[in-house]
Amino acid sequence: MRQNSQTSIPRSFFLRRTEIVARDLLGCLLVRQSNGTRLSGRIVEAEAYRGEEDLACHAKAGRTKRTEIMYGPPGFAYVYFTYGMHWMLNVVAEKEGFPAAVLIRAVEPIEGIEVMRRLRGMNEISLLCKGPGRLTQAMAIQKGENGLDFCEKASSLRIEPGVNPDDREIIASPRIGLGKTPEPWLSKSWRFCIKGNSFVSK
DNA sequence: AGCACGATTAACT
DNA sequence: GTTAATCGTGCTC
Repeated sequence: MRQNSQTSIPRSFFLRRTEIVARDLLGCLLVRQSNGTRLSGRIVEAEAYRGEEDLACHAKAGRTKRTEIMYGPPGFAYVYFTYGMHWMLNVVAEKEGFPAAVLIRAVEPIEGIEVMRRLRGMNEISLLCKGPGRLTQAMAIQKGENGLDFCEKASSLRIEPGVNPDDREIIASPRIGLGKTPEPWLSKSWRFCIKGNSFVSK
């Protein structure tokens, strides 16, 4: 496995149906360059949020200062703050003008584990990046990373090709934490994760 | 200007 | 199983 390929995934990868992008991100490497240290993790869980119609997607509010990035070209980071304390990392998908993004919910830590431990204030590897708020804390991702280009080679936030799991190893299920989002959006199986992987969130 | 709530997490009982 | 933490965003007045 080439886990130091330094090769970012091409923008065309993100220029597809959001659910497909979310599914195909499984197995890819999320890479974060922070203070000279390379932090990385294998993506094991991701969710699709697609269009103004999707009432679970922030774009349901239309174009606003916050959602503007989702209307832009694919391959850019959409990072937002929620619950007064957590940052969520997304990758913008689909063509410019159509708002959509993939929430990266969990990664299996690969490189820079000691730094992640320090950032998270804990040693337990299985909990470092198990959940969207945890992984951004472990990789020092917040407001400043909003709008970064995942496809630019020198970007401090990139996605590199990895070993994609077989279709039989992928589970699709409803998205997490949607609260009172109405049907049919509440039940859409737009969450993808690697079957039996212990780094997937609960 | 004020309000309700959130694509969550850790710490409880 | 329940709940506090904590604040930006979008909506209503």
